[in-house]
This record gives sequence, structure tokens and C-alpha cells, in this order.
Amino acid sequence: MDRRQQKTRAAIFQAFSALVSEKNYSRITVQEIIDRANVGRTTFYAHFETKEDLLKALCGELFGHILASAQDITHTHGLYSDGSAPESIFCHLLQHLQENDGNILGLLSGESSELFLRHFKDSLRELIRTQFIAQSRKANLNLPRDFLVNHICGNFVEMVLWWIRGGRTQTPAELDRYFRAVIEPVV
Amino acid sequence: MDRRQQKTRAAIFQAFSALVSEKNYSRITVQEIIDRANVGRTTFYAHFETKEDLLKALCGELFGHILASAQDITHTHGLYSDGSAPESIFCHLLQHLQENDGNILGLLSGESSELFLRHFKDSLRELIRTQFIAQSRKANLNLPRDFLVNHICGNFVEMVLWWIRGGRTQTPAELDRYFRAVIEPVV
DNA sequence: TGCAATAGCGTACACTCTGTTCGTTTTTAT
DNA sequence: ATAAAAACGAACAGAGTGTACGCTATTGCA
Repeated sequence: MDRRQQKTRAAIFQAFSALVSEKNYSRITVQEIIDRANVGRTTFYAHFETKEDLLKALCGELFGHILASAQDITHTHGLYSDGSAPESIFCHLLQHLQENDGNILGLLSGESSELFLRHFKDSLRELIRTQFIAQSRKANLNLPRDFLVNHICGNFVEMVLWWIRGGRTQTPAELDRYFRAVIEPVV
Repeated sequence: MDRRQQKTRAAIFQAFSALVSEKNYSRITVQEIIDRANVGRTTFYAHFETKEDLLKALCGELFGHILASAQDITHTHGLYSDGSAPESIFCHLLQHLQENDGNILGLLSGESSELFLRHFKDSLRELIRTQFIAQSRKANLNLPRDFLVNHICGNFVEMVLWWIRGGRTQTPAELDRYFRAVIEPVV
């Protein structure tokens, strides 16, 4: 990919990302984005069809990274090669979030967090479906499998949102404990 | 309130509600709303400042009803006057939803369900905070109270969404069982 | 019933935002 | 060095927003 394209794309992503953490998505105009990104109008539309297209592309980029790294974790550590328990997927995700790559925390604390959450949930659901559900103790409660997947996914995302909105006063490890407490109560 | 105002308000609500179940909120124009509601442009703006204001008003109306009726339930049946367990708040809410007053199901199955869910959650959180949490078995797991409130609220809303998106093939009683299974596992 | 108050109507308008066109300049890869 | 590709900026049509204004129809009340 042409170096100019990379720069332009990155500049637009960054400008858009900053704007979304500042004000509601619906009130952000293309004009504001290109002003802040310092690119021409024509250039913007050469990269993205609409503002919504930009949103989608940004989500793909952000959540693609995070989820891919979570996939890696399960593949790398899933075999208990050293005898210890593998790091929880969720703990890993939380730590990744805390690093705030690409201003994810900003996006999720802004007014338009729902827009990002939808994408986040969709990606996460897929991960849980394939990687996690087999381990869950609730799998034997005679509940539909897709209900459980949705339940766990929803719980995680709600927790993350609660965490961010509360100023992130808990460590990922603490949060992971909360999460396990509600998801996997010891029977 | 003037009879004309009532009719206008109702017509706008109905038109808007129908549109939201058909297409994305962001792509609905005031023009479409007033065409379908068959009212003049000026009239619309005499009732609502913006489209967003309309959304807010509609949410207030819808969730106000549902939540108020849930409050009643807890006050009426909360005392175990006949010795039997009171009807679950959640079961009651589910039944109420199933009646589809004001096309709530349409709104929650449309593309813009997130917008309504935000309001729904906010109202529900308040209800749970005051009415339900004391009964929860998880209250003694050493978790922050507001975390638990958020958790229960989020679970319920996610379940409702899952239910609607799956074509509502479960009865409220079944759903209530699912919900209790994940929220209140017998220890 | 009659009447003042009020709600609604329709047209028109200024304004903002969108998405595209086109000719020109700059940067890139080779 | 050069041809291809990308970015630029100005300008534009089209759509949507929110307001103003003069007129008509309905309502609540005396």
C-alpha cells in the first residue's frame, strides 16, 4: 500500500477516533474529520464511502487486533505445557484493553459507545463460541448453547463498560475475579 | 391537554415507531415522519425540538409504563401476604413485553435497538437497585453492589434481545427459568 | 351557541451537510 | 527520469434541518 495512503488512512482514523471520544457520533461531520486529519474532502471519499463506512473500518481494525491476539493466547497456552493453568482469555482481553491501543478506551467511554460495542460483541461472540464455552461450568445447566454464548459475551462487555465508566479503578486481575464469580460460581 | 395535541403526538409516535422498526434511526428524516404521521412540518417542531427529542420522549413513555407496572407488582405482592412466592419482577416484565404495547418489540428488533436499550437499561437499573438486589444470592460473594446491579440489569436486557432476535420461540416462563439459572444458581 | 384561544397547515426561506466532478500539483514506486 | 497514483481545492447539485409567517380549523369554556 502506498505510503501516502497509509498516512492518510491513519490520520483519518486518529482524527475520527479523537472526535468520537469528544462528542456524539451523530453530530460529527465529515468536514470536522477532514479538518482535524488535515486531508482534502476528495481524499476522504477516496478512502471511505461514508462516515459509517469509516466507523466500520475502524472497528474492524481495532477489534481485529484484540481478538486475534486472544486467539493466539488460546492456541499458545491452551495445552498446559508447563502444567500451570493458562491465562484466562478474559484477563488477557482486559489487559489488552488497558493498554488503550488505538484509543479504544476513549471510544468506549464516549457518548457513542453503543456503536462500538455492537461490533465488539459480534467479534467476541465468535471467539467465545469457538474457544470458551466448553470450559464453562454452566454448560450442564440444560440451557441452550447459543443462549450461554450470548450470556457470557454480554456479561463481559457489560462489565468492561461498567469498569470504564467507573474510572477503571480495578485492576484486570480484580475484574477477572468479579467475572469468574458471576460466570462460574463454584458449585 | 388539547385533543388535537394528543392526536398529533400519538400520530407522530406511531409513525416514528413504525419507521424505526423498518430502517435505521440515523436514516429516518423528519420529512418521512411527518409524511407518515400526516402532520405539517411546523406542527412537528411545535411538539419536539429535534428527532432526538422525539426518541427520548417515546422512550420515556414506553419504559415509564412498563417500569411503573413493575413497581406496582413489587409493592402489591412483595409482602408474601398469602404465603406464596411473589411473581418474579422479571417474569412480569417479560409478559409485559410480549404484549408488545407501543410496538416495543418492533423497536427492539430494529437496527437501532441500541438506542432504546440504553434508555431501557437506565430505567431498569434504577428498579433493580431499589427492588431486587437484596434478594439476590450473589449479594454475599464480596462483589461491589453497583457491579451486581449492573450485572443483573445487563443480563436481563441481553436475554431479552437474544429472545427477540431468535424469533421469541420461548415463553416468558421458560425465559424466566434461564434467567434464574444464570443469575441465581443454587449454591 | 358564540367566541377567543390555540393548534395545525402550507409555503417559503436560509442554512448546513453530503457526495461528486474536474483540473492541477505532489509524491511514489520502479 | 518518468509514468502512475494520490492528494488537493474549489465548486456544485441535492437533500435535510429548523424557522417565519399568514391563514384556516378545532377546541374549551362562558
